[in-house]
Amino acid sequence: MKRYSPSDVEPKWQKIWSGDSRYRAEKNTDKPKYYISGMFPYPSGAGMHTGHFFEHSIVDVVARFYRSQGFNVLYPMGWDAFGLPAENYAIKTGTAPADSTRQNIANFTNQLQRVGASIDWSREINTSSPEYYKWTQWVFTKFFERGLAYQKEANQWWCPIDKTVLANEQVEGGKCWRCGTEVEKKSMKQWFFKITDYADALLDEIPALDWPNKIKVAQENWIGKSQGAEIAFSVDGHDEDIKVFTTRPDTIFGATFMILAPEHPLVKKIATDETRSMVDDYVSNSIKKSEIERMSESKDKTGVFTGSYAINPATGDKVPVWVADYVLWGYGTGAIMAVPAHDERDLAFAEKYDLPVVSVIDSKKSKDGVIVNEGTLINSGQFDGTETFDAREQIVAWLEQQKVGEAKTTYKMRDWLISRQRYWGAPIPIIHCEKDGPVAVPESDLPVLLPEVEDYEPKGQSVLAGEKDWISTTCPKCGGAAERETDTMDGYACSSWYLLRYVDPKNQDEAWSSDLANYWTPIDMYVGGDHAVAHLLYVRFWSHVFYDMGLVPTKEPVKKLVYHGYINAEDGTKMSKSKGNVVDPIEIIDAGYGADALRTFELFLGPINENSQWNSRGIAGVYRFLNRVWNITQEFIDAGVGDSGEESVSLRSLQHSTVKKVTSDIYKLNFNTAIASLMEYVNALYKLKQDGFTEQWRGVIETLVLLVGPFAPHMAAELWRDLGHDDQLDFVAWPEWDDELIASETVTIVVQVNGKVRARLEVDKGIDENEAIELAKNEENVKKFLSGSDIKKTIYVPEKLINIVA
RNA sequence: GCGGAUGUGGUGGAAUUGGUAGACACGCGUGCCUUAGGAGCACGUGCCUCCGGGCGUGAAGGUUCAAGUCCUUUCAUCCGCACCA
Repeated sequence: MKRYSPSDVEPKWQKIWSGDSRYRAEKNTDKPKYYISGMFPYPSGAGMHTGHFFEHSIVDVVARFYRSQGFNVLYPMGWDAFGLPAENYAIKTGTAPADSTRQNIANFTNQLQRVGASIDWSREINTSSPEYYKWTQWVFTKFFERGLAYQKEANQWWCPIDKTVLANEQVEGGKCWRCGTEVEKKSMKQWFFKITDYADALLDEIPALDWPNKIKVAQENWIGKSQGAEIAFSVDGHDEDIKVFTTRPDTIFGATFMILAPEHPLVKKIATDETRSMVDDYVSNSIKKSEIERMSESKDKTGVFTGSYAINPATGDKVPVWVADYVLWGYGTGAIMAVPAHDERDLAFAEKYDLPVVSVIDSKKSKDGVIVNEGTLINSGQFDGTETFDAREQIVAWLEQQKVGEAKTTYKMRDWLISRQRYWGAPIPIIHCEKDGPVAVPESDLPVLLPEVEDYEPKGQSVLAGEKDWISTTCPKCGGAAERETDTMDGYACSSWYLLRYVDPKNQDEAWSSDLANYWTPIDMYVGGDHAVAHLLYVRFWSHVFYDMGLVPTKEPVKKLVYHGYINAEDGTKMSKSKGNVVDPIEIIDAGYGADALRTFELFLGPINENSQWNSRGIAGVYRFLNRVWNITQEFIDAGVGDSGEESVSLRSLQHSTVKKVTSDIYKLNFNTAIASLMEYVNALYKLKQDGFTEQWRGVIETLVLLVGPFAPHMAAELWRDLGHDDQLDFVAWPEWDDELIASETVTIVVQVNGKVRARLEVDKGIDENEAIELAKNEENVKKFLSGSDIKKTIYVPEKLINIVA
């Protein structure tokens, strides 16, 4: 009998698959389309890790499944090659980024082929190639034309190690997302994308997305919309007003002091001679303090009195103005009206500095004594007795009348800072002209090629600033001497539209044709395990803009998002090189298990959306299972069945119920249980084959091979051919099931006495209730437990359960 | 602090959504076969037990004929966000 040898079978089929065009997706109007992709990787020097393999196992199973379901499947692949990760790797190894990227891509490509991924390689893209970044730059110029790309001087996050500014989304807990260094603030003139223009649009679409809840919530929180009012407090003895933002204008009568953020420009103006030195000290201290320090001291509030007073427009009272760093300059107006009676933080501050507290809500305390800040207003002049909820509107209207306030909505989300002082990125396609200011490079002059440089180490200003020949150019508008922008774009810009480039990757004239975008988008399934906010928010933002430009058919680019967990090391901790607990998937394949076993095992470990734990023994179990599939198929082939034999009803029912279970499990992405039911199927077949093979077994075995196909495609392809088929497995329709054939003639009814199982009845289907209950009562064990007591009640669930209550 | 999730055998995990808890696999045990192997095959394996049965899904209550599943309270762990006025 032919033995199972993955090291022979797998390379053989991989060669066949890469040698023809079977996985190429063409626009084919006969079949419904299915567009699926993983998040494209940045080609690191370490090669693919278990996470990449896991992701592609998921994507490939789904791709193969939908392909055999009759869908026109697009499963593309590309490289997130521009950006910090790739550049840092190049610097570390002393290789030019272009060279290291090329090598790493070759390595990744080879490794992906070894998983057996059914990728359409004809659509391969690389964000660092001029053919690609030409269009990234084109998008930039379109954003610029629409006023969505602009420059401003501002205090920005700065990573002192990577020597570049970072977007808010790239600062994680006060540290650089790449190197973990504490970030600083630095004032620079930078380019931004105006994502805040789309805050509401992005927010509004979230509920309808078929995305994991936690990511939807994370995005909502990130956008952070809050509605309230902006109110002006005049400063006693000064011309200027302090504008505050509050979500609780109804509490304005309780505003007993005010606080300015240290960065607030009014601080210096309103400090009095007596307080000036203290205020200056405080301000310079807190600005110097790193964000980390400010965060870690979060509970201990500090501040100083400015010496000036503001007038509460509601009460007319003079209230002291303080400066304190618990008020953030970056949110709202950088100033607040403090209502200590109804805000925990303000209360803490008031208690510390002995400031007045005036309660303005007669709140009903909840049962555990916690004050609920809703109720009826008190101490609020003409608004006394109004419910807080209604008072919000009424007070804002009243303030509007007096022209001291208005309804206002704010967002936590800031504009997306996209310029980087780094080499390895798409040059920002802008020309600075003394006469015309910043001018977009015309489409006909794109791409603005990234020049080759000798020294690409970050220097604290743009690396390209040293390329004098490259910089000097002429203004596209006036033709006069002008200079190129020297910053490059954030790598996230490149990855914000790559899913669209896949639909038309070779197009020289456009970023993509609308025709193809209309056909393929939105993406049906996007699979990843990283980027809860940044990438997934940017992709949505760009897509919304493209929609407004009439370039894509839907606002939302990703219909269904699948978020997988990590595969942790055997000890339950994260795999990491430093701990030396990394499992190299290629080593597992080479150890003799093969890619089929690896894929199947990773999916069998548990639900894909949860973290799971590698188990070196577990893969042997899956390998054993694949061997059993192989062996029973070969045994069947060797047996050379001739006579028809008798049709076995139970075998037929087993076959159909397995098809049903596996099919619905794959649709639900419950791969672990799909594989478990395939194992059950095989286990049952091993028992049944002891009666000998019949002609009926052909369908039984072929079904097995087809169902195993998405998980173990190499083995399935080999077995399918061994079974005597000329056609390739990839084009064979997925097996179907018939519910009628699943149903057996008998059912098992569980008999309970007082809710405890006491007997099981094997009865004919469609048995009538009274008959079933009679049978149940006559069971020895049931009689025993009833032992003469009166039957109070009998519950009957047809063909399932009887519960006798005594 | 706020938000999201998760707690089931020695282990990873099932359970058709209120109806046989522990599928499937790992591990372990017994036997067969092979003089080899991290091989194969078969059977067993939640806990306790006086072998009648009893107890069991983080803990404690509740609803129900019936609860892993629903309600209330509570504990633990993991992951986001974090002074957002």
